[in-house]
Amino acid sequence: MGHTPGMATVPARSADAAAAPRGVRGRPARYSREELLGLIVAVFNERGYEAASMADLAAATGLTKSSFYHHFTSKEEILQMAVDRALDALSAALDESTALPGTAADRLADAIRRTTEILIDELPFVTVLLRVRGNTAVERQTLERRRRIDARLAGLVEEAARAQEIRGDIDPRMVSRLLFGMVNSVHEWYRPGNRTGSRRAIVDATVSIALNGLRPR
Amino acid sequence: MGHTPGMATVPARSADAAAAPRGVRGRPARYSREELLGLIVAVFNERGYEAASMADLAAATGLTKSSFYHHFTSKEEILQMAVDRALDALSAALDESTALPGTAADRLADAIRRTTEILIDELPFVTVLLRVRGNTAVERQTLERRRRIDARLAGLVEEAARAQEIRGDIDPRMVSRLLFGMVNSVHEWYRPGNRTGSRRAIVDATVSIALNGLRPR
DNA sequence: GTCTATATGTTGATAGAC
DNA sequence: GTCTATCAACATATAGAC
Repeated sequence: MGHTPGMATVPARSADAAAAPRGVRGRPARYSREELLGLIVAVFNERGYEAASMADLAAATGLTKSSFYHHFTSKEEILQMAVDRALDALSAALDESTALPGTAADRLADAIRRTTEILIDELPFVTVLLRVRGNTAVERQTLERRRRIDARLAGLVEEAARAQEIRGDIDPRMVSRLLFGMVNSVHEWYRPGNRTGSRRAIVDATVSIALNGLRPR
Repeated sequence: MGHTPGMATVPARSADAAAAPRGVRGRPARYSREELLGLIVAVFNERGYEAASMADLAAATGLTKSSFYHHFTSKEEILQMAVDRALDALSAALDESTALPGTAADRLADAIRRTTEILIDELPFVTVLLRVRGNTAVERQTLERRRRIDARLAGLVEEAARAQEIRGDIDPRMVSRLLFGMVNSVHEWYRPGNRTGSRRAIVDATVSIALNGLRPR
């Protein structure tokens, strides 16, 4: 066991969505898809993607269901936007780690660090990503993109093991799974406002525990 | 990122449920709730609890929806049975670790070992447990039981830190979350028949990486 | 761009015959 | 203990007025 996931709190706007800023002629103000997406993703993470109805999502934005459909054509399209944002960020971070000079172990440590940072900075979107199962076409395509990232991470581990910069007694793929399983688990308990540890403390902790384990300093 | 979850394969019986062993007078054979539960939980894990309809569950057992309702009164009752099985196993394992003589670090290592073993041995049930969100009363009660277990595990870490048997430079609660986040992540990729590593290899790996990290031996 | 109203299907759960 | 038939509630999505 680890930390028990609590329920994320939906941002303030949804509670008083009816009191949202209004444009001319009493009409609700217009929002970009990006702005709406943030409100929607909060509902996904609170209720679960499957359990969140389009009515729930519309209510969170302060729109009626129909107006909501004017901005998004389907629930799956919204999922696509959310996971793409997370996947793009993770891919970009991995690109940077891979391009780093120095030892293979340095690149691996950097990947652990950057991945943890993305997890924290893009928490709601990464959370949606990590919960995708594979029931629909969009979900399966999402899993495929994730697998490619996982394979690249496993490659970094293997490279470091081959250079004997890290231990070589455990299958690199298993090492990679366990390490990034630890990193990903941060999404289950990290909440921005909390005193569960600052961003800096969490990032340092994942890197240091990955490298040194529980050994006394 | 870590390992991308694949879709669990529903056991053979569900595919040819119509060809299941039959009792007298052409009627399907009777199954105990325990037997049925195994078939059901496989569907929960493939489709997700929310997405799995009672029709899906009934089909997996080879029963009609109505006959199915003769065995289980509601979907939530089934969830309760599944998570209880996982929680009971985890609690019992933790009891044993806590009762162990020796150092606090020994007890912690034992808890990591035993928790990993339960994860593997009770994989389908633990998987259901780890995905519970908190939308209904049963789910919230489940999260509460999980929290109690998490708190006990964090207690083991703190005890070892206070005895200076493990590093003391990171908040024990964060250490506990990361460690058991790593352990729990096994459920995302371990599949019984696979060559992703034997039970023994996985258990040794979680314990050893927790204790030593990536350091070369 | 928003709204009310509604089409169309699926959901969890039940009634009652055999 | 199984079945067929059915329910009310709710799902995603659309039509058309303003």
